[in-house]
This record gives sequence, structure tokens and C-alpha cells, in this order.
Amino acid sequence: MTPEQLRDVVRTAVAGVVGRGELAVDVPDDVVVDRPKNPEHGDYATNVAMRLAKPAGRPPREVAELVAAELRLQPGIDRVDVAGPGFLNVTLAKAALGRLAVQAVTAGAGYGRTQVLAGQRLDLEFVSANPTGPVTIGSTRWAAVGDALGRLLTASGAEVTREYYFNDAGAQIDRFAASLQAAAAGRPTPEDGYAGEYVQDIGAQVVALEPGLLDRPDHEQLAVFRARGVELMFAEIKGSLADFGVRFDVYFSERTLHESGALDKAVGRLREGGHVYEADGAVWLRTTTFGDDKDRVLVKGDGETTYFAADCAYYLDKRERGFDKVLIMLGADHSGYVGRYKALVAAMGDDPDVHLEILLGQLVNLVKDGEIVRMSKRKGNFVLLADLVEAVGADAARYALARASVDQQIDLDLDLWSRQSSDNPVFYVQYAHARIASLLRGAADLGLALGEPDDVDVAALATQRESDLIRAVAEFPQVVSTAAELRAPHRVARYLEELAGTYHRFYDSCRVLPRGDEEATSLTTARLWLCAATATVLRNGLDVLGVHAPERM
RNA sequence: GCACCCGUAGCUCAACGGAUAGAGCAUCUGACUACGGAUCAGAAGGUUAGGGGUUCGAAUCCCUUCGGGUGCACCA
Repeated sequence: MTPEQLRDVVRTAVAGVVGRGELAVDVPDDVVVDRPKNPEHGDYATNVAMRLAKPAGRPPREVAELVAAELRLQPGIDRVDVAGPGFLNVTLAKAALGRLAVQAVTAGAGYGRTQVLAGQRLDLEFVSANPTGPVTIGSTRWAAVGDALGRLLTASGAEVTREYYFNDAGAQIDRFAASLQAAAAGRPTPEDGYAGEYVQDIGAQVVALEPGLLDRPDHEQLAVFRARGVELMFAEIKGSLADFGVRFDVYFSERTLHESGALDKAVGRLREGGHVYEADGAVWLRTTTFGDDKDRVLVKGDGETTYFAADCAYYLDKRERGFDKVLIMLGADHSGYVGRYKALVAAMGDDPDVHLEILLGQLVNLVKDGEIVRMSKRKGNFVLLADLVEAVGADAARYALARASVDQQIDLDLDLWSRQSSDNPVFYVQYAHARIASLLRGAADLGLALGEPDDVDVAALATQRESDLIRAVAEFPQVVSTAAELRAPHRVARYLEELAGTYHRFYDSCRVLPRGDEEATSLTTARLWLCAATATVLRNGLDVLGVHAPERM
């Protein structure tokens, strides 16, 4: 019995009590069943009685006793205890528990996939770094977390488009082009320009592609540097992301919005809504109507549109492509966007609470030699995604970034993560997988096969360490769906660390393969299934995080 | 100044309002003629920044003080 199934059973039990008129409440939809930390608290626990106590007007323990009595009659349940303030501690029948391990193996890569988000069409925008420089460590966090979140949402049944929006029009790109030109011509970096080795490299590459470029008129040069520079820079960005195992479905160019007339259309729509006005020679959107701090300019006094106007057009474009909800991951350095973004959604006639979800994450500090490394793209003083991957490998880098909640500012110690020692929890998790892989190879060498699922003697898995492991394996689908709903991939990482620990403890006390000339027994086979189940979960869980599950290390 | 985010073990971080706040690292004590010791068992380490409040129950929600981060453009 899975926790999900138990949840239904609990609900059935509550419905039974209510049906007999013993309890005057509505049967709740969201019954919480979780795995208690303390093994004395049974296999699973639910707080449903405490939740119902208030509406029922009865003491929690009294409610608990009523539900417990009903629950004990349900099949697959060994015992139900009322504990503490009114928890129901449920112990499953051994067979009902052990069957879960078998199911995990037979489900394979599908184990952990659910339909909790089925029917949702989501657009997930992340990274979206402008092509004026390589991907920095700041964006790398969103690459790791965003990609994991994409996998998580997909695993939970949502239809997800991963999108990267980039600014290839406007002043920043002009500065980038001017910097490339200056570098290629051997002049110093212009005021407000971009410096760094990569500017030299790309400047030189552009000239190599366009011989004689530096002899042409200035404005022609800039146009070429802009177009070629963005192209080359973007190739490098995509390369870094690919090395990092991150892929996007859509790379969306801001320029195309300008060229297609999408901005005019968006502004027109906002104007129809009556939220647009003119003042001081500029065109404004009255975002303060929807809670923003101040109104925002759409068209500047010089006739140029703002970046914000492009945001409006971009949002409209996403909605017209049929997404139910637009998710955007932003760093804390962009938190100022939230108010205006919500306002623009509202001004378009949508509901910001329904159609928009801005996932704000805190920044990453890099620590080297005990000191925080400050980054500045302009000064060319930064650490890059590519540097991090080179130093610690893509797996460790992704894991390091994905295991922390995005709400938390994190300090990434380069010295520590580059050590590639067991300091890094990813090795702990990967090691558990490799260890099982090795064990299963050993089983194969002995001619042992798993056999038919129905033949497994699951009741043989009777020790504490074994049932701990089965429960941990059984919890996985719920971990995935909860993590997806909470947009919290780090929960998967933490769970995997716990699972790996539970496995190592099992391994330590439960011999799996027969020694010497011992005969394999039904217990041997049952334990092999349990190992295989654990490997399946480790593999699927690491896959959600975009981390490799090695057969050997 | 205003707004948003954060403050948990020595360090890096967990904990969808639930039971005794958990892991890893570091420290200390143990377990290997090995199904992979990149492991395991145990010890020590906490006023969840401080103070109020809400409730059966608060690290979590509300108020407040302190500390840190970020943002407050007709830039992108």
C-alpha cells in the first residue's frame, strides 16, 4: 500500500464515521499522511483527527479514537494507535508494505511520475541572461534549479515549455558592440563598456569572420559587431548550458517582438483597457492601479520603447501561445520586477495570482580562500558556469546548487567543492547507487535472478532496517509531487541523501548475497528486489536533478 | 528613507502549522583477512537572532527590535 492509497483509506474511514453520524464534519480532501521520524510511531502517521477536532467540536483524541476504530477494519492495516495530541499511527501489514518495493522495480523509470499537475500548460522561463557575456555563477543557480524544476513539473504530469528570453536590442547590446569594436581595434574599453578576455576573443573572432571590417564606416562596423557578437556569444552560452546538461525548448529574442509589431499590439491592448496615459512627453502604464510602487514608462520621450514595454508584449505572446500559467525564475537582484510584472498581467485583464508565478531566489556567494568573491560583468571579474563545471564537474555543481532552497542565500566554497571528496553529499548519494549496481552485478555472477514479481516473498523483509528502507522507497512519488507543487527541487536532493543513508544502514546489517557455499533463499531474492528498488529510486531522483547515477565510481 | 527576502549546531544547509528541530563536514570513541570502509555504530554540539501575540500545537503565521542581502531609472 502506498501512502497515497493509505490517504484514500483514511478518507474512507473518516467518511464511514461521518456516515454513521458519529462525527459532524465534512470529509476533508487533503488528508496528510507522512512518514514519522520515530519508528515507534508506526509506518505512517496522519494528523487528520486533530484537523477535524475543531470543526467537529470534539477533543482531538476522541475524534482520533473514532477514526482509529474504523481504520482498523480496513484491509492491509496491521494496527492503528492513537498517540500524543491525537496522531493516528498506522502500521501496515508486512506484505502490504513489502509489495511496494516490488512495485518500484516494475514501474522502473516511471516510478515517481504522477499526474498531480495533469492538464496544466506551463511556461517556465529561467536563466534568460543577456548575450553580453558568458553565463555567470549567479545564472548558474537558475540553470540548475530551473532545469530540475522543469523535470519535476514534467514528472508530475504538467506540460512544460522551458524558455530562455534574451535581450538582443537596446543600449546594453550597443555597449557590447562598441566594446567589441574597441577591443578589435586595440582601443581601451569605452565608458560603460564591457571588459574581459572574452570581449577580446569575440572581437577578434568577428574580425576574422569579416575581413576588412575595421576599415568600413563606423555605423556599419557597429552593426556587424552587434549581430556577429551576439551570435558568437550566444553560441558560447548555449555550449556552457549544454555542458551543464540544461536544455531549453525556446530561445526567445526580444528583437523579434519589436520587428513583429508585438509591442504596438501590447500597448494598444493596454490602452484599450484604459490603463495608459501620456505625461512629460512619455507614454505610461498606470501600474499603481494594481499595487506597483510607481507607474512605468512604455514609450520614452525620444520615441523609443522601454524594456518594460517588451515585457508586456512578451507576456501577451506567451498567453497567446496557450499557456495557463507563466512561471519566471528571477534572482533577488531583480526583485524590483515583481510589482510591475504583476501589474502588467492585471492590466492585460489576467489574474496575477492565477496566470503568473514569479519564483524569486536568493543570490549565490562564491567563497575562495575564506573570502567572498565579488562579481562584476563589466569589470570582467567573475566566475563562470564553465569555470565551475571545470572545477568540480557538472554533477557536483548541479547538485550543490540544487540541494539548497532558493530562499536561502548560499555560500559556495570553491575550495571545498573542487576537492571532490566525500564532503560533497552528491558522492554519498551516487556511491549508494554504485554500491547497489556492484551488488547486482555480483548477484548476476552468481546466477541469481530477480524472477517474477508475484513470486517475491515480501513478508520475508521483516527487520527494522528493511522496513525502514521500504518505507523510504515508498515515499518517493509523494516527495516528487510535493516538490513539484512547492516548486522546491531541493526536497528531492534532501530525500535522496536520506534514502542513501537508509540504504547504507540496511546494507550494513542485512547480508544480501549468500556467502561461500550457502544457498540462495527466498530472503535473498526479496532483498535483491529491495536493492533494485532503491537503485531505481536513486536513479529516478538523480535524474530529476539532472545528475548522473553511476554504475561504478 | 521605503519595499521584498533571509537569520536554525563551530561551518554549509534541511524541516508542505505537528510528536524528542535533523543531515553532511569538522571534533571525540569504536567497527574492516571487505556482497564497494567514498561505509556503519556511538558521543558531543541548539534559548531556531531578541521580545510579544495567534492556537490543541510555532523554526514555520502576525506585530516589533536588532543583524545581513537585494531592489527602488524615460538602463537593460
